[in-house]
Amino acid sequence: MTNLDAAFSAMADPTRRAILARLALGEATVMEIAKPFEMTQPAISRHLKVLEGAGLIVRRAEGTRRPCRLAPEAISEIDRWLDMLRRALSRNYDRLDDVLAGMEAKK
Amino acid sequence: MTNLDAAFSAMADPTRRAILARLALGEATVMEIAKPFEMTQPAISRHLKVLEGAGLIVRRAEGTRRPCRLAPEAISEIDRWLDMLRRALSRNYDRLDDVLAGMEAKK
DNA sequence: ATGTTATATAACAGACTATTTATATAATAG
DNA sequence: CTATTATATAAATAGTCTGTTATATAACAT
Repeated sequence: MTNLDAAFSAMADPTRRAILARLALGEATVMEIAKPFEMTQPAISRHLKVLEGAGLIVRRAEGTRRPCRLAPEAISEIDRWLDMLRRALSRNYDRLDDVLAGMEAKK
Repeated sequence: MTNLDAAFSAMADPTRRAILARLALGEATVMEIAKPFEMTQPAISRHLKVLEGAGLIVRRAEGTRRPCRLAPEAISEIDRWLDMLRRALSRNYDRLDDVLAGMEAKK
């Protein structure tokens, strides 16, 4: 599994995106993260493991707590990939622009 | 399933990302897309269906062919979501900058 | 009409995922 | 030391994905 596989498939789950959104507000412990969800703690622990495995979050140990935060480099590889698509799309768009410009010119 | 669910999970598969990369070079028919893969045509057809369902590609009918291309609005929702994370990460980064600046100042 | 090409669909097997309950570990509080 | 709190792991289950083969449909060429 590449990092991209892991990162995209981690983000494909709404619970995990909600966790990321929560962490966007700042560090939180497993219990703090779990509270708003109608789901058991082990389920959340697993989601966190997936997010960590995908390099989207990092965790430190603080006594018995395990606070999580967004990983600094989280979305850089995803960004690079999406840039490729973005560029392709804007090339297509430019081409369309040319076509439209051509049509204008002919009028 | 939200669009984000569909889009991220579509992108989580390396075959599908390869298809998107191929389409970034321009429109292609199902057979053209399938050729480089060691996989049967029905498998590719399914991947295309997933990509279409996620709004990442569009198809038109041209006789018996079904040419595919990247959808113009493909990554906009994904972009909006990632922007949220990006902003959160850069806020954290700024905060770290402040901390480091503070440490400098004290010296 | 018939054979061929391009694509889609169906049925199935195997792998993977998300969740639950039950239990383990490990730090802390009393 | 014991009870409690925070978190992780395991086993079981249900559901979902990916791929295969076999088959259908639909346009095209002859």
